Amino acid sequence: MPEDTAPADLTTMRFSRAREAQAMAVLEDYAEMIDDLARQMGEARITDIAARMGVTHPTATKAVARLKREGLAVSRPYRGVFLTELGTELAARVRMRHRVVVDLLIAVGVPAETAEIDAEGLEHHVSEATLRAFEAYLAQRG
Amino acid sequence: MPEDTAPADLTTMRFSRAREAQAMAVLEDYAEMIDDLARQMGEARITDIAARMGVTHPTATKAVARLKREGLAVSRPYRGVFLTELGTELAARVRMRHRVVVDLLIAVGVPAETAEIDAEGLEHHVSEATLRAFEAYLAQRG
DNA sequence: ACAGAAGTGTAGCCAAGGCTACACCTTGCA
DNA sequence: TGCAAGGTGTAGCCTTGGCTACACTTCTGT
Repeated sequence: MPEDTAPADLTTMRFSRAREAQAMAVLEDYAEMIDDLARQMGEARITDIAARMGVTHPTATKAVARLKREGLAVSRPYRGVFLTELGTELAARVRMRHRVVVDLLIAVGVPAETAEIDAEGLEHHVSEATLRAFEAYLAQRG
Repeated sequence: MPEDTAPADLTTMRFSRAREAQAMAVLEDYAEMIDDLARQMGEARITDIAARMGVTHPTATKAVARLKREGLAVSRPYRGVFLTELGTELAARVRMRHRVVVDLLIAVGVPAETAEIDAEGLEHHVSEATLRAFEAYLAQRG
């Protein structure tokens, strides 16, 4: 067995982490989207969420069901979706992280439009430690 | 309807892109892993692939089946898995991109270990344009 | 006020990527 | 050499996140 190159356990852990991050990604995206819609329109409607996410409304309904299950949102039939305090906090963290990631990409020379697009996928895999490093870099470069 | 903030179509496109990238991620990870194992041990065995990826062997078998379906790998029952030319090219691109992403993270101040962990998830969402920007940044920075 | 339009819920399908359990093939060693 | 151990295949289950089709509710405008 080749324990020669690099501890297989560490490699394994990296992949596990990436899979966990992916599981959170949908929750994060929806929470942020609902928060956006609430700010812009007073409430988040299923149809609007679906349209913005680029999915059909049953898909959005399922995602919202999961948010509710996780205690991040509440809703009543045929009424809008609202974030709980927990959900609002998550949305705030996600929004902040998104901005930092976009800013960092731009700072190292990525075109603004590309930065926005790539950040959407990237951000979910940026750990706290990396986020702090990004902030420090941006501050110092200022 | 609030078409006021930002074209909803662009937002939608960002999420679609992120979902597409995610669909490729597993293929990319397995291709690179198989390539690694082939270099280190001469061939990639299902059990070794599974162990490195941190999954059970049936999960690895399914992933390999998908690689074969996509023309990226070949295998015969009870024998190792081998990448096709296409698969090898993919693995090379993935490896190169991984290295660039890790280097960039380190360059902006992310601790090396953290950079390795985060890169595993991040890399799949780094577009060609962003990758070129990263390379340019690293080259210029020396 | 009520009918049609628009929005929402729900059922049921699919593929992917996890898992466990179990069957089968290969290999190595006593 | 033959059998136990270990590697591999396969069946079947779960969840997630897509979808379409269809039923039902709400809203709107004449």
